[in-house]
Amino acid sequence: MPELPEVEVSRLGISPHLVGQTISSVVVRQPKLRWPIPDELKLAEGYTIKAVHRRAKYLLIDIGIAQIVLHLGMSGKLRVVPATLEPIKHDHLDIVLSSGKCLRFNDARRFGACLWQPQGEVLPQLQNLGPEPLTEAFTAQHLYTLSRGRKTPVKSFIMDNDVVVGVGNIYANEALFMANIDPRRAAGRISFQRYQKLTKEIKDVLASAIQQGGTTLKDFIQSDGSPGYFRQHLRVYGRAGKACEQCEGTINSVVIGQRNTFFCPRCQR
DNA sequence: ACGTGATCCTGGAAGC
DNA sequence: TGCTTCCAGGATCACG
Repeated sequence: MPELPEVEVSRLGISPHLVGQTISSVVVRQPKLRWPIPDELKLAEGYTIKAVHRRAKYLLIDIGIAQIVLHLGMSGKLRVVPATLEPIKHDHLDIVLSSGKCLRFNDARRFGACLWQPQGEVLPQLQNLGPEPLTEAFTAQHLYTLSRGRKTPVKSFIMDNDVVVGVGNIYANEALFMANIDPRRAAGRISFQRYQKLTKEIKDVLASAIQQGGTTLKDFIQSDGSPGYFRQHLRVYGRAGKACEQCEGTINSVVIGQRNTFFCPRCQR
């Protein structure tokens, strides 16, 4: 699924079409997503969209009385299309706007979600989230302190949303390569200095991926339908057996926490 | 508190 | 060509 950069690219793409628009109707074709789409979503009709925010990989459409919370799961896509456009397979939800367009949510695997967060409430999914990686709240000190005593592999550690949000499999691999850290290394046995490097690389890789419109591996699209262009910048992800770009070595792959993991055993220790 | 593994669902690719 | 198996960018839950 989209990781933080892809969600942010989606937000930037849809936001200009949404903000200031009134929601004329909500069309649910398939309520069975990761969680059922709540009936309260209908209450959105008649309200005006104030802003579109992002927290972790969740998009928050603020309509004053509540926020419509969207998660793209692994295969979710958002497009802004004419409301009259014939829906295709897996077009589960439309938020129809006064402009005559609609925000259309398509999600083949249905790991995505649409939730309703009333003003002043915080959904369980949005509680206990770690800091945003692209803010000053995300520091080496944070990673260092939280990791003391932890035996979990550093890759699993930085993919844990309680630690820091938005770092998924692709960018975890890439950031660890850039920081020269072996993804299998116990999180609690990494020095403060190395966490400084890792923190910087996480920020850099995420910011750079956003600039490139995200990473399209198979099917991620920006809200205008174009792919992301970060794929060509991937140094290790998906490159098992290929030459490392930094040394004479070969990229290896192992499974960590049930996720495919790529690294250069010579560059990463 | 921590670490591991199963699980939700579909489609595309790879293997036979 | 057609059938089967495997794999995928996420996140929660149950269990030891």
